[in-house]
Amino acid sequence: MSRRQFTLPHRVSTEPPDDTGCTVLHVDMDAFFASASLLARPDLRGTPVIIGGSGGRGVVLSATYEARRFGVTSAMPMGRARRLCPSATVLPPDHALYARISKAVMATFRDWTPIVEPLSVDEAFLDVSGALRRSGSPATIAGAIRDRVADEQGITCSVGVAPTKFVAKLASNLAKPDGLVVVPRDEVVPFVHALPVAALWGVGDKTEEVLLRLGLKTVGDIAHTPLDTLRRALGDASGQHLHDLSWGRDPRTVQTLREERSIGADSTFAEDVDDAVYIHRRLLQLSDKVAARMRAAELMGLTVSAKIRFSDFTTVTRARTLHDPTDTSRVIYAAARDLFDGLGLQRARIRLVGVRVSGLIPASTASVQGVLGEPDHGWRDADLAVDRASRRFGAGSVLPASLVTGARSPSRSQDPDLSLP
DNA sequence: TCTGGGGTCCTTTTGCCC
DNA sequence: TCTGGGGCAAAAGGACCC
Repeated sequence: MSRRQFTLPHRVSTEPPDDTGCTVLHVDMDAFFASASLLARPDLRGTPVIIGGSGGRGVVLSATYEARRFGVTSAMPMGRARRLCPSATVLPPDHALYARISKAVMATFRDWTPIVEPLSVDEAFLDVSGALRRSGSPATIAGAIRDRVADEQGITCSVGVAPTKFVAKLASNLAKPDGLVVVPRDEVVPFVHALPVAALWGVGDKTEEVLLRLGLKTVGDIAHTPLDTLRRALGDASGQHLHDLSWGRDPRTVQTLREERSIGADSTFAEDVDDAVYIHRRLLQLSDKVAARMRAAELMGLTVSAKIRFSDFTTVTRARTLHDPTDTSRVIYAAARDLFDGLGLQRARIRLVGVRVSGLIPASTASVQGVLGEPDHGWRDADLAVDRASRRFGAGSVLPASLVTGARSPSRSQDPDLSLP
């Protein structure tokens, strides 16, 4: 689901490429959400299909290659996508299905190597250096993985094979759709130097603009720019990082364990809102969601942040660090609401609010000490009871009174935006 | 064209202490 | 007492990724 696709001016290889030392594989499912959704709708195969919210403010999550031919890309506003491709069928996303397939695919990868680093639902890095004797060369393994994913899941993937993560990722992008690209060790530098700067991981619209202003169009141009110039233009870390990548240097290894740094949720209103009561209710919903996910992950967190995006898309965040780590809905909500109220907004038009908790630690190591006069335990016990009920009767079966539709503001009870799952 | 929701990481600003 | 500045941590903002 890479956002940007790029192509090389020409491919050099005529012989089968030498994959010696190319032990990093990057596997990327082709148009993953769209391909997965088509498993249930085989009648739509070969036609333009867009996965995205049908509401007024959605964006494209994924699109079949037939739709992409019309110029539809992921993250594009749905309105524009429909205009570009009026014949497309629009399907709502089925995240449960995607998660199931993702889990199965990752399990398949682990049949070849235990060193698998999932990057998202639809892509992963694999280190196959320990699998060579048993399973053959990296390119052979890549081919076998592609065959098995297609056989077992009915969807295709593309694989990049290279000595480093960064080059493997570039290669899988180049392989799309349904392909395999090996970048031999000796070809890494000429390969990256030919790419446009925007192909680099970490170069988005803003950075590309800065680089183009400096007259840097290709990765080769970056490579031949003094490090100091890059650091001044992009900051120390980014400048150094891009310079390293431009020479094919990428010391990052494939990591099987990545600790979560934060858990959050945000939500965009169907229409901009200025009613504080309404916004409080949404903050409560989001706090509930975040807290439930924290408890499911057996994590507690110390810092609560609230995010507010205004109608003009400017965004502010406010954060507060608590005295004790928490995974309690009420505690998170109280902090988020205080942070929001602290902005002192008067009738500002708001399009999105969000709640996030960071400073995560395992719940087992957190010492939950109730503050005098604060019956924190009671709320936590209530949350745990809600979790049990949700597991038995489904999410949303038990709710805070103020979230029961119509309980607080009858005039809004028809608002689909406030109805709960 | 009018921009979702899940995140990570980096830089700058701010506030505090010495 | 006032001021400056170093060092640090937290907060805030923003770019980026899928």
